[in-house]
Amino acid sequence: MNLKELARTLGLSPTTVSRALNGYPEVSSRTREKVQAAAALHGYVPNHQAQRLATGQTKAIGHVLSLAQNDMINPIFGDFIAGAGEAYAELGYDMVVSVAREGNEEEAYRTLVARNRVDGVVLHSPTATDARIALLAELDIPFVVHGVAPGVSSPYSWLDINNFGAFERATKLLIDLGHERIALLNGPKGMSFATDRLAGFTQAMNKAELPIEPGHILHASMTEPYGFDSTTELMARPDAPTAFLSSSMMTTIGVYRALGQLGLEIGRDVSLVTHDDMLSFLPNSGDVPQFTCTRSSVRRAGHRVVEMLISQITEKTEIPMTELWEADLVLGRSTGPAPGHRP
Amino acid sequence: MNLKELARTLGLSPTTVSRALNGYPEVSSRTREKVQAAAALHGYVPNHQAQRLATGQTKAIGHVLSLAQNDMINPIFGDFIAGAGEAYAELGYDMVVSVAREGNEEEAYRTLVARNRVDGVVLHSPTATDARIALLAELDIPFVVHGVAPGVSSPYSWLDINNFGAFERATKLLIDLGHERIALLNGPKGMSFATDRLAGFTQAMNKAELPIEPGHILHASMTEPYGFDSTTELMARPDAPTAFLSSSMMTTIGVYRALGQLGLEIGRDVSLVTHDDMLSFLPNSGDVPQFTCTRSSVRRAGHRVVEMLISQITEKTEIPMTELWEADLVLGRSTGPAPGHRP
DNA sequence: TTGAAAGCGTTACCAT
DNA sequence: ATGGTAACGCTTTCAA
Repeated sequence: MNLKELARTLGLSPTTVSRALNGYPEVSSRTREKVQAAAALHGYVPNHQAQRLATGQTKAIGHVLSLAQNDMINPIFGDFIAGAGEAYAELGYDMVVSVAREGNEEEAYRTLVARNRVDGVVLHSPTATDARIALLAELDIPFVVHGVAPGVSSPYSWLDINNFGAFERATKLLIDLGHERIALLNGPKGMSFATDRLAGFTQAMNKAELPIEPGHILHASMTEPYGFDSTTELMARPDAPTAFLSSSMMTTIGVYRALGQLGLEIGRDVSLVTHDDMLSFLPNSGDVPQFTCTRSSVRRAGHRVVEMLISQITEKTEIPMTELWEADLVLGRSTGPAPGHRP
Repeated sequence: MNLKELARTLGLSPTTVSRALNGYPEVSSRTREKVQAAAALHGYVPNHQAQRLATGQTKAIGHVLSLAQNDMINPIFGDFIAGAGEAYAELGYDMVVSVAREGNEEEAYRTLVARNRVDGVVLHSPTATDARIALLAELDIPFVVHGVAPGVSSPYSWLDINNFGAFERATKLLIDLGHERIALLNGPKGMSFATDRLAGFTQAMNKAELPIEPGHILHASMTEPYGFDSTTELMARPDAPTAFLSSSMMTTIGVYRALGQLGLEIGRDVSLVTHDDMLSFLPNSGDVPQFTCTRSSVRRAGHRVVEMLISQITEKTEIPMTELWEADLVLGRSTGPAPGHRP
């Protein structure tokens, strides 16, 4: 059943029926009710393609998943998408996900826009000077970045957590506990969140006038073996750290595994603070979570990023919109005074 | 630039230009070349919405992500989507992801189909008698299930790994090593893959005439704490198992963590076989992987499921299409003879 | 081999 | 408050 048929059934014009269904004010309430009843009765649902063509809006948002760095799928992707998907469902938008191979990315965005496939785009995991931001600005399509690109000077919308502040506070917590040799198992070099976290760490160490051992700062994709291997190596050094900062729960579990293997007790022999994205399959919950952490829900971020983007599209909200979320610093059971330290 | 303008530029009709661009045979090769050159020159890209409306095909496939069981996002989702996305990119399809809250799922599918939003659907994580299969059949839309629903008698297309065979073989491996008390940390009850794995385990135990301790069989969402907590509890029992079968790498890491905490050496004191979906952020690779595993790439499965679905749509391939993949059984460093067992 | 014109199912403008 | 009709940008049938 299409609009014309439904209109004929009702003895009305397609125009009126369309207006009644789309909530236009000029239609009489009696007519509107009749139309709505008939639509429900016949199971009429407007054809999506036709609506899109007629209005010029696609009511769809694009997410480009790039398989750049050694084909790593970011484990946070699923939770971010879940949060975004909730917002899309609430706001009546579709989510179009495309996968681009390295180098193919620019083209993925270009065709998405050229074909008028989406009304906006969400940008994931920016680097400091991410070229995609300039590209999307040039293509003149609304977009919101999940994360921030400090090397980009032109204005753009983003939502990020305060990575600098979170890691500065986490580092200070460890310093206050008497730790002086602290290792940072950071995310991949170039990712802006990793840069910010390193800066926060550095600032706290500098303020406390503690030397930073370059070998204690590592960058890599945040896998479990990364945590395991690097911890094993670091603990074998003569200047082994007494505390670890880890950029993700996944890596943290590797750290935990390595320390366990070495017979060390976490929170006593070695302290550990992790960032916790609150991924559903990696819970670190409870009143006193196992791991002391800086915590912020990536799922909630997904939800909010979509709200921001769609409000830009529909309400012509002033851009740029930016939000910097503080991460909670939650004390768990993985931190304690440095060995030999009297408070 | 749209088709009409491009046609005018060329002094041709829109019809001819359309035919030239879409590879219709009746257009002269000279004309075709001219048209293609002009299209490239002016950066003409056909409008997606208009093409969809005119052809009636959407060139899009839907994935409904249900947030049913305690809002768990399946960690394999990202890798599956990555594999699927590669296939979509190759075949020129879009992937539309919608998130449905529990109970809202049927409606999600119904509107997806009623609005003619997608040409087909991929079904994830079926239960034994999954109602969505009947629904999609009733809606008369092509679909392929990732996994199998043994309780559904009507024919449908699916791709699955041989969960029964994989876990039977894994169990037999442990039995051959002398293990008699084997714990199974299975996935959530009702999921068909979990049912199959339990059946494979049971069969191997029965064949060896070994008793199955009901308390050794657990079902839950496959998180890391699930592995940790259940291992800790199981090892405290008087009839503690000497070997573990784990349904996912995530859970396995929890098992590993618990055993490490108990001071037990894996592969000597306790043996462990896991299923490994080859998730990119949870690698278990190397010539001799850390964990002995049944292994099959969920990313490759995503790729193949999409190929199957699209071949059904475009080539009217005979349905049902079914594929049962054998999982590799890969020996790693987590299995060894049962303590006190002389081969 | 090419073109004119009629769809595809809506929305939106202009009348009434 | 309602209706006629022209878009929207393409594909496809029918003619030439």
